[in-house]
Amino acid sequence: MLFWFRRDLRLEDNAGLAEALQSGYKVLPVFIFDEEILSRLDDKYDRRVDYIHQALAHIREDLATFGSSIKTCFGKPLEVFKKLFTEHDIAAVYCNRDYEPQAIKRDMAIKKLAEEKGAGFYDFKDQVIFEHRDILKADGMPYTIYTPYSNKWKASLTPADYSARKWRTEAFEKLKALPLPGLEAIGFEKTDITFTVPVLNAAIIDSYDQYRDFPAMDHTTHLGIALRFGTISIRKCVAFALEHNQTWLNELIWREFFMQILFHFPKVVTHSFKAKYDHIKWRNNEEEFERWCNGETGYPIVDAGMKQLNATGRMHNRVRMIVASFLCKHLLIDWRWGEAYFAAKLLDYDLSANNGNWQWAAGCGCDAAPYFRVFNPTTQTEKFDKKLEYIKKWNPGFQTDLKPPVVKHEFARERVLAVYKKALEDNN
DNA sequence: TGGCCCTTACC
DNA sequence: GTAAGGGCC
Repeated sequence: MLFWFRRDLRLEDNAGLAEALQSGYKVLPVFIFDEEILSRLDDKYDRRVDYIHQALAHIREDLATFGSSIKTCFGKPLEVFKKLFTEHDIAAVYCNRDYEPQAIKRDMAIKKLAEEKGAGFYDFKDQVIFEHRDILKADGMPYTIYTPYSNKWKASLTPADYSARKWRTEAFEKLKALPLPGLEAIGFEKTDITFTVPVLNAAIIDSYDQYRDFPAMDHTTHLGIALRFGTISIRKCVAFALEHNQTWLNELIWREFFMQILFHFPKVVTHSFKAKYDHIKWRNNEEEFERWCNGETGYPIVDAGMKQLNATGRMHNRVRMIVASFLCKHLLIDWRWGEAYFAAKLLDYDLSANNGNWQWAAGCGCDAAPYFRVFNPTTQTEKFDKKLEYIKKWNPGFQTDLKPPVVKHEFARERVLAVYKKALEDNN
């Protein structure tokens, strides 16, 4: 039988893998570099692909110590599986569930193929604590407001939900080291990222609520990419959060909140959660969008954030909110443009969280910031980067290469209030 | 997980 | 003069 790794790139506490290892069959580990996903990445210098590649190398080394290895394929998953079924005697395909619309479609096709071949297809909950219809309102409908969702989530949680999934090593198929193609072979370049086994850092997490809003401190877990690609287990994170910090636990619940929103309301990929916000008359000025992308708006905190993103693939969460509000509200540019830019650049990019947070910033999402909430970049700097440390780090030329602001704050504020108000009034 | 502007209370 | 609180955008 075959275990298909996707966004669960670890051996330890991996629900589907643990099930596979207990199934009574020998387990062949497989990973597929999905040609369809990779071909959509324009920049061949992509830290995320490099990260996946290094995580696979790490898994491969661990498997070698158990006398096994991992088969790495490249292509369209359905085509790859057709070939795998001819090359191997596969009794079943095991994997962990993915909740994105494209992934659901992909998995249905593989399941169909497996069944045609007389093999089973079994998928498991691993990426989240609660999925699908695990957390519903009393009337059976999904939650669309975070706070009641999180209350139900916490009330539903039992130790079994976050206990580590036991796994054993003797059921891996005995294999000599299988080749792991280089990055170049799949059309990508080596980047500056280094994969390390993710760790839960008590020094950060214990005081997460006190310091997380100050971007210069970088008092963040840096676990975004690990949770994105499953190099750390969500159960391990939740168990740790329960012991150490409720604010961080809430962040993990936001992650599941947006995942279940995407699952129940897949239209959010292309549309506002709140339909009437699709009538906003975005200005969509391309030159202004360029200035935002390049960190040349003339607002030091916005520009610092975009420069950090462009240089590193990271941006502090507080600053993400500021730049997102700025794009939607000050520049009146469609949130989907910003979403796409973040998707291209962010190391920890995840469709559900990125979409959910952009819709939150634009005011058009479920449980979003009300439309009249317009972040003032100057006030935000005063509150969260008073000594300009973050700004100096990422935007050191902020005083010398002064550009006139792309738009005056007071003017932009009045403008966005009027434009939003009109869109909402006209479409009541 | 805001901001702005007005009020009031106090120095 | 200014800090704190409330209503509205």
